[in-house]
Amino acid sequence: MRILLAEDEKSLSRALTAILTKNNYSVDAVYNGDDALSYILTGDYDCAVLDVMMPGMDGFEVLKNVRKKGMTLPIMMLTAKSQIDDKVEGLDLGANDYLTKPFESRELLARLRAITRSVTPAADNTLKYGNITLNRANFELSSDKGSVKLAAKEFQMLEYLMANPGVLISTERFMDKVWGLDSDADISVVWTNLSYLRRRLAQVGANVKIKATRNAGYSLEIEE
Amino acid sequence: MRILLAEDEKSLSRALTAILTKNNYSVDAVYNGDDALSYILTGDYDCAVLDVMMPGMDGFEVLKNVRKKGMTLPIMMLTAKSQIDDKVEGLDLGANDYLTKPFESRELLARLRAITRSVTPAADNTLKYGNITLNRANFELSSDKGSVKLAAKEFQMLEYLMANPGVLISTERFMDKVWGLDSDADISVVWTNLSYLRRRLAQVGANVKIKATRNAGYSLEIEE
DNA sequence: AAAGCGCAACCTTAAACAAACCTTAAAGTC
DNA sequence: GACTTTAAGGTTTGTTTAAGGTTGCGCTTT
Repeated sequence: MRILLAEDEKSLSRALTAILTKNNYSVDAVYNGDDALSYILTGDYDCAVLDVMMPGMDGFEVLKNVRKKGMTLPIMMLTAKSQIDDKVEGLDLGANDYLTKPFESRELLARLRAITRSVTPAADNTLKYGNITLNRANFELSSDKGSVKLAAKEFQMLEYLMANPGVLISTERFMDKVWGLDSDADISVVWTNLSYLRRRLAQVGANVKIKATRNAGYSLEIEE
Repeated sequence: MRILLAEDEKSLSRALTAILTKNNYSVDAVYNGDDALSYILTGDYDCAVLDVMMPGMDGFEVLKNVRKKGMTLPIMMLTAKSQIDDKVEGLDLGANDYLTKPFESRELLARLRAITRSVTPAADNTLKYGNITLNRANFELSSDKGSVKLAAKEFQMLEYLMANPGVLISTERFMDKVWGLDSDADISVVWTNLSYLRRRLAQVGANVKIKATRNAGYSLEIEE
């Protein structure tokens, strides 16, 4: 699950990033409203957490602009003030939830799960393609012949491939979706992890292949 | 909602077509597996209903081939036999639902609503012209006679041609659109890749031609 | 105005190249 | 100790270059 965090208070941002990352969110952090807006508009995120008070464009402005573009991703607002007026304004503008600082990380996580439930339908938490099943709850890849636990990067790559079966995904897109827009890792990490992922697929006797199309990308295909 | 119905028993086919049409589906009916497959592969349908027992390719074969292409449209299987084995096979191959003849039309309609609930009458990701279809998701060029994967440059050239059918595209325009304004490749790359593209078109038995008009450009045209 | 000529535009194939991709190992990180 | 990234070497293949052929337009000549 990809999440954008916009919080200008650096120490809080760092703490939240750590908590969210530990809970299997893939986090990109920005520190002002203008960056928040342009990041969200890339369409790469499943949800966003916006501080209300930020330099430049404030959280409400960002929210308003995102909704104006017709984007429906769930958005949670954070504020230091507990004033009712703010809540009303935020929710009217299309925020999905509202949290008042200070808050417990447990509560943040619970509320995030709630508003993102419709993004990842909790009912069916698995992806299937060919003879393989990917369990989103425990990163387990299984088939009729066996199963293995995937590493985080392997999981995210396969999850994206299985969510778009047969569709070409470019190396750059993998970088954006799995590593994040601001990652400065070398592009070869994609190739390395794809290699590991292919080994995992072979381990469970999968009948699906990750096929490369030069200068275009990768796609999941069922073998012969 | 566009639906493809493949049922070789003519009287049943007519009855189902009438029922579905009355319920606001736009129905195309075919009477054998081979036609079913090539119709579905055009990407024009939001869902499909396949009889299992058909002349030529049976329903399972069609299903298997459709999923192999990575298409995810919901598919309902129909069978005269009520055997468990068939159901298991069908569902393993990627069928979304299964209905045993005889059945009530009310039940068919209810199940269709269920499996198509998540379908957003999808933005069509294909381009069509003459008897060929270009799938933007996986760079596949197909016709009723076969299909091939295109290389990146071939794909981009054909995509541009098909997006502007019958319109003259100059060599320079191809350079700009496909290779980019700052490319320093020789202009003959366009000719070379056009040549390759023509070969691909011949491979799939296309009835469209890339016609050259001297000192003007190229255009897609349907043969005679 | 028909025939002949030359040249530039276009076509095709083959071969060379370099970027894209794959894999493994080792180093770094948590 | 498991995971991720970097590094390095090898392989593949789409793309480009190069080279030779064909076509058709415009010009000259008759």
